[in-house]
Amino acid sequence: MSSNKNNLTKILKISGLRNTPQRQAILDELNRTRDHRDVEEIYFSLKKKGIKVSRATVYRTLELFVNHYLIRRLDLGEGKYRYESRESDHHDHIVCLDCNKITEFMNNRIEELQEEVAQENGFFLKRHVHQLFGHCLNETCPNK
Amino acid sequence: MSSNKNNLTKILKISGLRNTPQRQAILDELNRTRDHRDVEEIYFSLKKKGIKVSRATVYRTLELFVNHYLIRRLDLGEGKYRYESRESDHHDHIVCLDCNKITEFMNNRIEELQEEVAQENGFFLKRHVHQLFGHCLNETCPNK
DNA sequence: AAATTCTTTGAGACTCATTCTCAACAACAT
DNA sequence: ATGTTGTTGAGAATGAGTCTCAAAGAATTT
Repeated sequence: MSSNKNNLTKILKISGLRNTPQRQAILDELNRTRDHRDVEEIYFSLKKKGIKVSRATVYRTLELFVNHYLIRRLDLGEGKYRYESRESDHHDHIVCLDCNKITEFMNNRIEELQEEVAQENGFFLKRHVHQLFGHCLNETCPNK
Repeated sequence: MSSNKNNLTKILKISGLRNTPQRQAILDELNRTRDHRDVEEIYFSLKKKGIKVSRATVYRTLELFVNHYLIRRLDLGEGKYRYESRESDHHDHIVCLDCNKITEFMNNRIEELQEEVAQENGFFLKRHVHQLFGHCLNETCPNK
């Protein structure tokens, strides 16, 4: 935590930026879990903890962190973004159409094929968006 | 054209819906090209052709057609949807980060692996979103 | 520790895509 | 042709995200 704080302060300083309680709290909040959170969830989590922060700051800070590769931004086709910690490795997502459960997956062969496809089409691949949507077989899922 | 009109009329009738000049025009407009168009583009194309239509109708009709598998809806991460004809086969997209050129691709092995991944994770796969983003090697692209 | 500098924040206005409301309109069956 | 009922248009409403600007507060300097 305290080493984390120093970390963030250092990273920001390189770009002439300052660390603040709000920035630290937002990063800690995302790193605390592997969840995929949207802005409202993050905003209210911080509020509940008594941290003084505005929505504008949450939006600005998340964008800042995405640009500095401190967190990842997800677009799961909901009309809004979700954010996740970068403490886990790269992965893509399967989403249940019934209960919205988000499961992470990683397939090396698919990753390789994406590179091949990009090359074949004359592209230098920078990133990808890959989501599977389906029905999960969970007992607790409303479709069962 | 006229067989097309009869077609759409029949399809809609099955669900107790009616064909209208607006609906026919929107479907024709999308089927006319392989392009990936957003609502404003479609709306203004129709306006330019002198077709009386409102944005609300364009939105409603596109959703109706997506639900009836007459067209496909694309989310290329732009904060708005694009729509394309279903006269082409299934494919995914590579988007150039510099010139926004959209290239279609289709890789059978990736499609198979998506099925495997879904199965491994206890999902019955319904659909997927798969986009690659990179830099294209086009002469006309602003990054060259 | 105080002064200085310059970044950051909060509140609310604003934008943009999309959805909703409802009265007027118009397909289609009979 | 007429009636029933689905459809449209105009604009209000919504929701996510961005912008503005004065006040607040990091970090540096004295």
